[in-house]
Amino acid sequence: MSTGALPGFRDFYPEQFAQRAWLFERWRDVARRFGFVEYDGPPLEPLDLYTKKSGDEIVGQLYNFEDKGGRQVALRPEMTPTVARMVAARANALRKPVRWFSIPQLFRYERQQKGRLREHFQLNVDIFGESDVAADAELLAVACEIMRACGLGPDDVVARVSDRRLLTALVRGAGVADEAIPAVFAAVDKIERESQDALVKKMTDGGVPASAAGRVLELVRASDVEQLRTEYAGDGEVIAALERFDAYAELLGAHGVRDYLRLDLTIVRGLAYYTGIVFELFDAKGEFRAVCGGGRYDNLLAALGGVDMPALGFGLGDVVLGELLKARGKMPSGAAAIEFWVAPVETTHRLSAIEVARRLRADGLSVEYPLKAQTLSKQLKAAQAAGARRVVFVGDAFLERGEVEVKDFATGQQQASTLHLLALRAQEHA
RNA sequence: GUGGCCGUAGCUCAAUUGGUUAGAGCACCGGACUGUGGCUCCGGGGGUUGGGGGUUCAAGUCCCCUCGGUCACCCCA
Repeated sequence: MSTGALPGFRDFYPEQFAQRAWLFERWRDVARRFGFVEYDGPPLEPLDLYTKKSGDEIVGQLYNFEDKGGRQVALRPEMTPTVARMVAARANALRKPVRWFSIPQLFRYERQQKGRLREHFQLNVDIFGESDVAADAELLAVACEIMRACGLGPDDVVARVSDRRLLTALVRGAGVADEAIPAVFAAVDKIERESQDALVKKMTDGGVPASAAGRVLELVRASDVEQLRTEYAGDGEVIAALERFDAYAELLGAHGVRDYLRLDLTIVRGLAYYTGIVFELFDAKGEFRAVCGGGRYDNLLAALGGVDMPALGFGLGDVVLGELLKARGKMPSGAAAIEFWVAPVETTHRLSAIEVARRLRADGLSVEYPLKAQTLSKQLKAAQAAGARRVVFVGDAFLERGEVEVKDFATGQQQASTLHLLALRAQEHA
């Protein structure tokens, strides 16, 4: 075997590149319709940008090295520290709320597995400077509309949503001390991967009373709004959190994406910095990893940049979404397609054919013609292979009257036309 | 970083279980069907059987190492 790309990295041949471009177009289109503007930052950052936030242990997951100037650097594994720095640097000058998005290529040094490579593209959508729950709803609406733009409806994708404040209130209400709450979060985060006994032990080791541990797991698994409302009727903190979720759901109804929504208190998100509503999008059949994840992290900018500003955002990678779309038959083939193949009828018409191609190209149409002398039979085959919709025959009629014959592959019909009419018709169909 | 499974042409797979020069379909290139595609037919290029070492008269096949793929664990931007 010849040496291919590095492990976990991808070559994008035109077919794959077309699919990637198709995805990016949908991401950008939806983000712009929601008023978000695009930014970017450096793909290479100082290593301590990540160790300050996540600790030294993440270095093992990073593509890091020492550059020729002796600096410790890393290929960016996530966009959040970069965007936090950028926003913090101009915190006072930026119009609030800040609505930004980016499509960075991110890197991690890990063994690859299904849905996780060492490199991927991730749409990042963030809102800074707004603490109202309407911002949370706006954010999830963007994610859901992107699913819809890719052909994935509420039957294909579910948005599992939780609120760390609600979970915290429930846990307190069950009699757990504040110091033990992180242990509860850690256990709930693993609820699908570990046994009941292991989860309970994890919590009791963290100072959670055994009775409360079992109760919390029950409540989280049920994730039933009405049950919580009746059982915690006297608990103001829980009721307030439930009311916030009601408002959130109502807003999503107005956004037209409520059918995607499902309260699911097992969603915690691994990162410690989330402070409010958190969510993950999954395929409805549960075959794949999370397609998208995010939430509110109101304290992060203060921690990273010293600027106190509420913030929320999500990341949506190209790998899992691409796998899901392919599995559901929603991903276009990526096959090349052009508008016209210009065919010189005889070799004496080659210069005329190039002139015809030039004029169609000037009208913005995609045009190919044979770069060597070929019989018409060959040209028609080549035209099909190139994905041409129509063939323009350039012969004596062009020299005499400026006319060409146009054959439409879809209908098989052929008729005489002038170049002007040809360009007009093609643009109408485009 | 740890473990399971798997590496034969660009792709999907054969090779009588250790036995001549590793084959086929698809794809690609060329040709025939003699001014109009899809079909059909003919031909061609393309492999250090991932790489290295070992056992053997003989290795794609058995053994070891290594690299890569894949799935899971760890972790989760």
